Amino acid sequence: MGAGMSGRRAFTHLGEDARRSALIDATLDCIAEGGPQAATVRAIAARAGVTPGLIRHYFASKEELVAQAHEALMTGLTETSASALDALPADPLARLAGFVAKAVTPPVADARAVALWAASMQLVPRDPAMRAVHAATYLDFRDRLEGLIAEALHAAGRPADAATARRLAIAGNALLDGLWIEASVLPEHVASDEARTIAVDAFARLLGVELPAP
Amino acid sequence: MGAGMSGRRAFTHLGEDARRSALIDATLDCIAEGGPQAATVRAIAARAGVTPGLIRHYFASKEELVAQAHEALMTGLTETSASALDALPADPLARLAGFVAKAVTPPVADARAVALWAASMQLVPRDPAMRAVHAATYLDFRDRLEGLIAEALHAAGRPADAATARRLAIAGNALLDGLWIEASVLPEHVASDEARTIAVDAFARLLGVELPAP
DNA sequence: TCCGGGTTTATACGATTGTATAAATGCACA
DNA sequence: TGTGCATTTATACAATCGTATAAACCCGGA
Repeated sequence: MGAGMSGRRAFTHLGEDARRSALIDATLDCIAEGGPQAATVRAIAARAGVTPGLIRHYFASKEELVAQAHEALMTGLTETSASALDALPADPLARLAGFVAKAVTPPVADARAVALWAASMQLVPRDPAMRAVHAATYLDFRDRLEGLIAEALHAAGRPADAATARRLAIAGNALLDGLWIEASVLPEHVASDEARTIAVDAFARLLGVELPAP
Repeated sequence: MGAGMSGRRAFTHLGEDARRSALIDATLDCIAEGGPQAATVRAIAARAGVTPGLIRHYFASKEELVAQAHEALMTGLTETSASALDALPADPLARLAGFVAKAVTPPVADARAVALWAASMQLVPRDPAMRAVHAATYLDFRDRLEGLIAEALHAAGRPADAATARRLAIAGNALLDGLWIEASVLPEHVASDEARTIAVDAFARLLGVELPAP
């Protein structure tokens, strides 16, 4: 592309942190697009706009890069979900409805996120570190949902004991997970607005309360 | 191991169909154990007890072998679920409860199955054939669940219209999927009997009926 | 018993992978 | 404006990947 007759390609220093996260982002992009086997050292470097050798300068091995990429993905997902809480209404019932609706509609529900999640799911049974991250993020989300459920039940005048709230949170979490997956993977069979309606309606039935349409 | 001083290793003819399915089983074992990247031609052949070249005699390429392995996995799962219906009681309420309980407890819920499912999930967005198989099995299971739900509601004296039954089936399917995943991946956080209790209780709340403990 | 044909093994090849090492470069600081 | 040093590139290497091809083998039918 008219890069001149020869010579070494130009480059700019970017700083350790920025370069690290750029490489991590490139790794996630590669995995999302073509699965783990597509995330080769050369493909990652090409997408990050650097040469392959640089990866080994910031990560002891490709395995370490992939592990850190998955950790960044997980923490990013939980942070997104946590910050979404701030934008929700204060009324406990509307709050729960809004939380549930957001969890199964775009941009939370999208094919890339599910592809990455499935990729990490494959590592969880084998890699203890991945397993720990998965358990932590799972329990974090579940606890947050349990809090919303408890407050909603209290506001509706039928508070539940701790054991019931916990069981409802487990069931609700599973419901959101499954709906999130199908709405992302098969959007033509589970449309976006339909997923929202179904999720809110199911939660209303689970808790035995009326939930406002978000 | 005392195989003699040299010579070609002994082997036996197995027949086309048997060898094909043996290679497919070996492929699934490899994927379940170490993910797709562990399912190399040599690893598959070693697990099947043959030499690598034989794979290319039965499959035009490794890609074709993997595709057929995933198809076999999917159809196997649906057949298992379908045949499980025969062993369930005739009473619609007990039948639904039993179906739900079986879906989230071993042997349906196990780490190997989830690992394979996650692996196939990664191919679904990219591979049209995998996408078609996934959609078919998903809709198949969902339709079966919708039938059970409709019959249970009818037996309980509060029949639902078609749209409601469909929405309940989608929600119930998502609930079973999510619980199946977590019970398989994190059995220490969602114990087996707890998953059964939660699932049946959640379905009772969803449908607004009393379900017998299976 | 032997022989034909499909099954299986053995070996090799090019491409791609992760990794290692040295040289060149851009940038902060004097 | 030069200079030190971390950053980045370039190149090379061994291992492993999927694939190709020819030879050896097992087994059923004559």
